This record gives sequence, structure tokens and C-alpha cells, in this order.
Amino acid sequence: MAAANLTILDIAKEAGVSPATVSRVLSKHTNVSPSTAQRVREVVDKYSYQPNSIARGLLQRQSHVLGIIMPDIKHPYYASVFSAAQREAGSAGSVVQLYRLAYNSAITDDFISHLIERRLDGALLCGGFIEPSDPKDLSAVLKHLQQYMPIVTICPPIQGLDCVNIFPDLEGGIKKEVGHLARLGHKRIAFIGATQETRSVGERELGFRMEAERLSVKPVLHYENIHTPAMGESSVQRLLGSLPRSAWPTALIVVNDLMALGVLKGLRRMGLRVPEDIAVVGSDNQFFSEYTDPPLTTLDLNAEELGQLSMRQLLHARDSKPASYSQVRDPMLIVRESCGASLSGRTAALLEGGVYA
Amino acid sequence: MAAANLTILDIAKEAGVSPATVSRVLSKHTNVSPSTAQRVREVVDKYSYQPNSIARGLLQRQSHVLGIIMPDIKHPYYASVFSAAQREAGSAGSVVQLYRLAYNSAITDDFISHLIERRLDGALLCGGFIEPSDPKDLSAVLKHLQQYMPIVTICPPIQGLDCVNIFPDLEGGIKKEVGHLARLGHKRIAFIGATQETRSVGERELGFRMEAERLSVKPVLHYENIHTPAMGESSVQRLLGSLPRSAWPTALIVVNDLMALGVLKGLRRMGLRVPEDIAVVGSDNQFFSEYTDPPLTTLDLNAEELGQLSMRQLLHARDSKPASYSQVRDPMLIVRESCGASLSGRTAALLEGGVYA
DNA sequence: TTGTACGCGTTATCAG
DNA sequence: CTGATAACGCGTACAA
Repeated sequence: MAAANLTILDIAKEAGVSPATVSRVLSKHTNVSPSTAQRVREVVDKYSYQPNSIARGLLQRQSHVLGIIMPDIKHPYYASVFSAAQREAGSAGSVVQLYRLAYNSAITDDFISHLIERRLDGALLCGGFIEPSDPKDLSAVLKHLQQYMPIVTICPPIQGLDCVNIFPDLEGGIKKEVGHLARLGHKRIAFIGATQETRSVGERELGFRMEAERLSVKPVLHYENIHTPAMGESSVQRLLGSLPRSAWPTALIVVNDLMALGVLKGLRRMGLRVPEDIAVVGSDNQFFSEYTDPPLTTLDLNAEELGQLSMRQLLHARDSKPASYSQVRDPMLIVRESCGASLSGRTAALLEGGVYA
Repeated sequence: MAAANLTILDIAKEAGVSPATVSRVLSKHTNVSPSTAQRVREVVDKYSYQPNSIARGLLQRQSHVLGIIMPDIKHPYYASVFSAAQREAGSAGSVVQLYRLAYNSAITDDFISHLIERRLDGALLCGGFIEPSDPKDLSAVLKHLQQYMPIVTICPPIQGLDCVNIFPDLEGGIKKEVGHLARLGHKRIAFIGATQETRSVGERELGFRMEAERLSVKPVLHYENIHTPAMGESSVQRLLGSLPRSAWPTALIVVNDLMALGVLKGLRRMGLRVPEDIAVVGSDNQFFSEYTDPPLTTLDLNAEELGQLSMRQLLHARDSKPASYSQVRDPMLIVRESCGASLSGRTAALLEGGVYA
């Protein structure tokens, strides 16, 4: 019954009308008599004819495809962003294509040429890339891309680039954590991060240092090459092993929950109790964070909302004039047990408006 | 410098050659003199001209886009499959589009019309969908799709459909687990699953029942509506609460590691020790499974390999004749601590060739 | 309301 | 080695 390469001409012939009429029936249901429309529809159904969106896109200069650029879909944060963005695009009749840009890579001309070649309707930059020493390099590349399609980023504004930016206030988020821990009585707090050149680490570190200084908390900075669970596990040995016990931090802020997962295990293997011996907080509330032992106090970045909002803006930019503004989302402190707040009667965090989960 | 809507004609004019020559320079570098090629290249670079792959695809009937159909990219199993498939496609110059088909949904004509409309080069079915009561429904729909593009599945063969199927032997995998637990001395083992109509649950249950019977182990079946961590957490209360302590299973096989994550927490909250009081094993080795407390004994399905192999076959099917065969991958038993093997001197599992991690 | 003719940007075919 | 011409499948003026 259904043949694979039917065109609108075949349908038109079979229905005894012109291809234009078939097109009208299939697209904007306007200016076509009910009877002919009916006849056309029957033929369309009979052959299960599906118009070719490639051809359609060529003519309309709209591919109905959005590109999403991220380092790693296996990271639950990015998976959440992607999922929400995909859903939002889908509800607008568009699909998404994933373009992977390895962690700590720069966005090159070569990379964006793939996007341009495909004539996407827009590009969503989800972060994780590095910003070259000369910021003009990045903005130049992205401006080139912008001549072809609107851009929305899920990271802070890029110097020299006008577009919509929707992102979490990582600096402020870490400050909340430092403040929370300080109120719980911690005087010496470590930040376990990764020596990455992505801004997400830098912002967190900045917030950490600033708030530590403000609250007269002694900051301890510890960096690993990458922020994997395995690295988290081994990092605590290196960190604590390098310090006399008297100089140990009493709380650990870990750059993300994936790494915190490893940190918890490393501590367990060292025979340390959390939070009694040492408090631990994560930084991006993943699905597993409430199932660790003890459940992890962390920051909710609301990845789904970021994905949805940014995609919505991207679709909007495609249909109207591209705008340029920033929208900063406030991470929420999720207080569970790994920070020890439950040990202290929970008063400290409640004052700050954190959420107990 | 770079204008957005340059076409091959503009380049041709500027270079003083015909569009055909520009096309030749850009595609198959054949039959064009070095000097003209050079001149064309200069103009192309000058304007950063990027050919429009939409137009290219229209003529060549190849979109260089592959579709991946899965229920939930946030599930780490699917994220791994997707990631590997994306990489494999990318190395062949193609991109992937995600099509989400909610858990427990059927593949309808309406759904595949989206794929056909886009004229994808192929479709990767990753499982998670239900098979309707009448199997002809499913095969009919997919046969329709096959008239437009090759299909590869990462699930067992679909009755009446000829295509490549690459999938893990879930039934055999669970049998390994039952055997492992039986050798550790367990006589009463529960299977915690979900009342889904997807085959992945059914196969596991089948393997469980068969092997339990063969080894004279008393099977206890417990079903929840969905297999989330939260459901896992509450399920143990329901399961154990419904049984007198003397009838409690001594080991729990959980349908997947996500749910097992919750099971471990539920047990913890009930004050039960794993594995001393009750053993727990998962079923699909996720990244977090080695960081649980205790680390989870589970089955490695090798999602990345499944994703890579299946995409490779899909690309192959696109370029040559579509084949039809099944390739069954053997899950690997990963023995960690939640099963209690370490308590028993590790002999049992070693005999079976499991891997200690 | 309907049909004709053209164009979207590229590549394939053929002639030169 | 190069150029003209005709597709690819569809939407859309414009004319009827």
C-alpha cells in the first residue's frame, strides 16, 4: 500500500488536483473547498503520504532543528537540561540535535561550521567549554555563528556577544553553602574542585573565597584534574593526608555532586563519619544525592528549568528579533544530613531559608 | 566579511567559475585543476562559505541524520547508549536526533510519521516501549517505517520484523545473579520489579523464576508501579512489612540500579544492614553503583557497547543492504559488597567467573 | 477556489 | 577539466 518515495505530485495526480492544492490541504488549511480537501486527504491517507520536511525546509529556510551543545550527556546535570530542552522544542514541533563539545575544549570555527552547515534554527550553548585567553576569539567565532542562527547560552554572558543568557548564580550558591556551614560553627572549610578552565569552577571558587573571607572562615583550596567520582574518592586522601589532623577542615564543599559521591566513599574508607567527623556538601543536587549515606546537602540548580526556559527563548528568538539580556537563576540550598544541620537543631539553616528535604 | 546567506552561486561568480566547479571543489575533489581549486578555495575561505546541507540532502536523499528513540535520556542507561551512539554517528559525519517515546507507550503510526517526515537516514530503537497485545500492530507500524529507513533495535527481535537486533541477555543475566546468590547460601530470594509491559522487565522476571526453580530457591515476587529510586525506597517497607520475619527473603534482586539505590536507603531506614541482614543486587551497573554503601553487586549491560555497535550497524545498513540478524550480548556479573560475597570468602562467585570490583 | 510557474541551494549529467 | 541544464520535493506568487 504505502510506497516509500511518493511526492506531492503523485498524490496530486491520484487525487486529480494540482500539487498546489495538495500543499494547501497539508499546510495551511485555507482556500480549499471541503470536497477537494476531503478527496486529497483520502489519497494522502491511502498511501500514508508524508511530506518531505527537507524540501519544505529548503524553501522556508527553517529546518525546525535546534542544536544543543554540551560536553557530556551522561552527566546528569546535562541530561536534565537536554531532556527539558528537548521537550520544550518538541512541543513547538521542532527536534533537537546534540553536538558534543568535549570538556575544556574551545569552541572553534571548525566546530561551529558543523552547525552552520546544517542550517539549524538556533543553538543552545550549555556551558562546559573554556574561554580562550583572548576573549575576542570566542566572541568572534560565536558572532559568526550568530549570522546564521540565534544563540542562547546556559552560562554567564560572553564578553562581546549579544544574546540571551540564562544561568544559575553559582557564586551566590556557594556563598549560601559557606554561610550555612559557618552558622553551623565551621571555622575551616575546604573547597574541592577541579583545575578546569571552565567558568563554572571559577565562579564557585570565587564565591567560596569571598564568603569565607567575609565570615572569617579559613578557606582550604584543593584541586584535582577532573571532577569524577573516582577523583573525589582519592582526593580526600590527598587532601587530608597532606595536613596534620589539627589543620583538617571540618567541612568540605565539593564542586559537584558527582565528585561528592566519591568524596563520601573516600571518607568512609578512611573510617571518617559524615557529618560527625567531617561535614560534606555538594553543589548541584542530582537524582542520587538524596540517596547517599548520609543524604547530601547540596544546591539545586534547577537544570530542568534552565533547559526549558533557554529553549523557549531560543524558539522565541528564531521567530522574532533576537534579544540580548541575562536572566540569573538563584540556586536553592537543599539541607539534608551530610552537613550536620540536623545535629545542631536545624536552626541555622532555617534562618537562611534553606529547604529541608 | 562573512555574509549569512551566500550560496554556491555567489562563490562561483566571485571566483569566476561555474557553480558546478565550486561544488566539485567542495565535495569530491576530482576533475578540477589545482589552480582553479585554489582560487575557489580562497573565495570560500574569504567568505567563510558553508554549503547548505539541507539542499545537499534533498538531492542526495541522505539527510545524514539518524534518529534515536528512547524513553528517558535522564536514565543513565539510556544516556550511555545515546552518548556512544552519538559518538559513533559523529565519527561517520552524521548527527543524531533524539525522539522521546514515554515509558510504556506504544509506537504508533503517529509517532513514526515524525521520523518519516524528517527523512532520517535510520532509526535506532532503544527499547522501553510496550508491545501491544496484537504483535502485528507493532510490526506493521515498523514495517511502514522501514520503507523509508533502516531500523536497528537495542532490544530483542520484534515478531514479524526483519532488522538488526543487538541486545543484552537480560534473562541470562538474572540467572547469573540467582545462581550467585544461591551459591552464597540464599534459599529465599525476592525480585523487586515494576509492573511494566516492557519486555525488559518480563525477561528479567522469567530468568528469575526459571533459575529459582532450577536451584530450588523460593522466589518472592514484588511489583511496584514504576522503578524509580523513591519507589525502591518505599517498596522494601511494603515487601517486608507484608511478611512475617521468618518468611523474609534473605536477598533482594532489584530490577535496576536506580531502584536499588532507593532499596538500599529504605533498608537503612529500617535499620537493616546490607549484606549482613539482607543481601541486595542490582541489575544494570550505573556509574553510581560502586559508590553506594555498600557498593552494589550488579550486572553490567555494557550500554556504551550496545550504543556503539547498534549505531555502527545502522550506518552500515544505510549504506548497503539492510540485514536481519540478532546479536546477543552477555551481561557481566559485577561482584561488589552488597551481595555479601566478601563475607563468604568470595569463593562462590569466583567459580562462576564473576568480576570483583 | 484552483492551477501554473518559479525558486529554495545543491549536485548529477552530459556536452564541450 | 569545465560549464550549462536539469533535477531533488515542496511552497507560493500570480493568474485564471
